[in-house]
Amino acid sequence: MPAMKKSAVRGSRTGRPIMALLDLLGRRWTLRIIWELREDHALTSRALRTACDEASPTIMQARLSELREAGLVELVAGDGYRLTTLGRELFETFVPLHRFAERWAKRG
Amino acid sequence: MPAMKKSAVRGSRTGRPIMALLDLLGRRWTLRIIWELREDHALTSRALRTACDEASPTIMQARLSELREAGLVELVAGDGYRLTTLGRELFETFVPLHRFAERWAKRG
DNA sequence: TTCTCTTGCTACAGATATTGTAGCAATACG
DNA sequence: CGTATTGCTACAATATCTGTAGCAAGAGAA
Repeated sequence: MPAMKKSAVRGSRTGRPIMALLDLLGRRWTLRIIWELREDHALTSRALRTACDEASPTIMQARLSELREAGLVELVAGDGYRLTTLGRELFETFVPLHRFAERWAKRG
Repeated sequence: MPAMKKSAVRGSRTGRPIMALLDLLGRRWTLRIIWELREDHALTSRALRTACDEASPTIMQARLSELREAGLVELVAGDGYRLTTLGRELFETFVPLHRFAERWAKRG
């Protein structure tokens, strides 16, 4: 079953970019992949799988394809996957998230 | 002791809060729910479903339970669901995301 | 009371998405 | 030739999500 792929980003029909982005990021491993690529060096697909708790290659490839199509990740031949400039901008918005996570963990 | 329910937040075994948080947020509708609750007034479960493209009540309740357990959302009797103080702090980290989404939509 | 309306929430079956294992072709070394 | 690696895929078993239907409890109104 070839080519007819369903819309790469659900929710885009509303035409509101934030919805499309929230939908893209709200898929398993997507946020994690971006997080693991935060360092400036590229990671091979297998190194990335290892970093992501040995996520299955099937879904890993699916997420990587979506992220590449979204222009957030790129595959550099002979090097591996890395964030694009746009992807790095997105990651920057996660930095406060890290600090929040620490506070959140101490809740209760 | 109700028997061991499966961990409310996957990935928490690593002990790294950011992983647990990324896992929690990386579930369908979770990011969207937080986004829709951004206004200061509470939303009933049905208003929330409507806002979230008529998401099914099953998964909506599941996500709301997780978010309540995580201390990010609360149910105010006779009023509806709303972000907790902690949840609102989390939302604050999303604001740059909105601006990013606009730039991202113009990619290519 | 009973009749409505709403609330939060759940059951259930069919449809999707994800996992885990295995393996492919291409490339690069020896 | 072998033996590695790379990115990537097939396939079946699971887990998760969807859509429809409906529950019990509470608030008014009659």
